[in-house]
Amino acid sequence: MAHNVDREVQRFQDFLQGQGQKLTAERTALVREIFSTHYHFEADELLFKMKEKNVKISRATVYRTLELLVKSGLVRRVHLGEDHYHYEHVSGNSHHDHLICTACGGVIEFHDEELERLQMAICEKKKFTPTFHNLQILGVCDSCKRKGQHPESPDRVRMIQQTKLRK
Amino acid sequence: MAHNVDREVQRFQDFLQGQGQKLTAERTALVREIFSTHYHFEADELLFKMKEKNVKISRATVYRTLELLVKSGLVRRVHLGEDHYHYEHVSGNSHHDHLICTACGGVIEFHDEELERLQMAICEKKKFTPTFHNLQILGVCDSCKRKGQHPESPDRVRMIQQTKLRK
DNA sequence: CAGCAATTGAGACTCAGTCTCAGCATCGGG
DNA sequence: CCCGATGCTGAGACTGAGTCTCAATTGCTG
Repeated sequence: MAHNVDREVQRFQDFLQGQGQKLTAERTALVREIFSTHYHFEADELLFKMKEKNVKISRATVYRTLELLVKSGLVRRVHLGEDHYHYEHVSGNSHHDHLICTACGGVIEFHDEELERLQMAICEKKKFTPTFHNLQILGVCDSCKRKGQHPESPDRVRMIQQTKLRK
Repeated sequence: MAHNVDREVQRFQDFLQGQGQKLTAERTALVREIFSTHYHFEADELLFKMKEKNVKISRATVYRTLELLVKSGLVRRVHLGEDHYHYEHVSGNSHHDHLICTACGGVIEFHDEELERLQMAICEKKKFTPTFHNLQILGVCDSCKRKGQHPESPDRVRMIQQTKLRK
C-alpha cells in the first residue's frame, strides 16, 4: 500500500473518458494492483498476481489495459535486458534509467540531469528530435560483487529469471 | 563486400578452437554473410537471406551460430525498440549507441566519449561494476521531420516494420 | 577404417503477445 | 420498460521469435 492509489485511478478515468472509454471494474483492479504493489513487472506476472488474489481477469484484458495505461502515460514500457517487455508505473515522478545486475537480476534506478542534457546535445548535433529514451547498464551490483558472484555474460541475462509464472 | 571477411572468419575459428569446437561450412557461410552484407539484422532476416542464396541452413543453426558469435564478441545483440533482438557485427571498431526514428524505422549510430565517461561516473557512485550498456533514443530523424511525418507514439514503434520475412 | 565428439536439419515445443468472436453491461432514446 | 448502440470481457485460437530434441551426418584422430 504505502501509497494512495485513488489519484491514479482518477487520472486513468479522466484519460479513458476523454476517449469515450470506460473505467471498468477490471481496469480499476489492475490499476490498483499496479500502483499499490509492483514497481517493475511483466504482463504475465500481473496476470498471475490477479489470479492469485482470485480476481479473475483474462490475459487479453491485462494486455489491453496495459496498452491503455501506456497510452495514458501512467505506465511505461521498458526493456530490462531480457527479450520481452517489462512495465513500470509512473507516479508523476521523473524519468529514470536502470542499472541491471546480471548476477542477481536486481534493478537499480537512477536519474542524472547531466546525462539527460548530454543526450539532448547529441540529438541536436544529429538533427534528431527525441521523444523518449531507454538506457540500461548491465553489470554487477555491489552486494553481488562482495559475495563474489561472477557476472553472467550479457547475452545470458535473459536466462536469469527469479520468477517463472504463467500457471 | 567492401570488406575482407577472412579476418573475422579466422577470429571465429580461433575462438571455436579454444572451446574444442569446429568451424563448419555452415558457420563460415553465416559469418561471411554477416560481415559482408548486413549491419543491423534480425535472426530471421539472416535465415531468409541464406535461403534466398540457396545456402540451406536451418533455423536452429542460425540461432546457434549467432549465440556463438555473441560469445566470441564478433557480434553484439541489441535492442532497437522492438520486442525482439537485433544483431550487429562488431568489426573491431568501438562501441556505439542508437538513435531510432519512429517514423521511418531508420537507425543512426553515434558514439560519445563524454557520455561514456558520465555513465562510468554514475556507476561508480552506485558502486556498480558495468560490463555493457545499451542506449536507444527514440524520436524523429531530420528527413522525416521535414516530410512532416508525425511521430508514432513510442509504444507503437514495434509495429513499424519495413521488412516482414520468415519464409 | 573405426570410434567418437561435435554438428546438423526437421520439426515439435515454449512463451509473450495479439486477435477474434460471441456474450455481457451500460446508457440514452422512444 | 424495452431497444439498439457502443464498449468491454473471457476463452481460446493464433502468431512469431526463439529453444529444444533427436536421429542422422560430418569430420577428425588414432
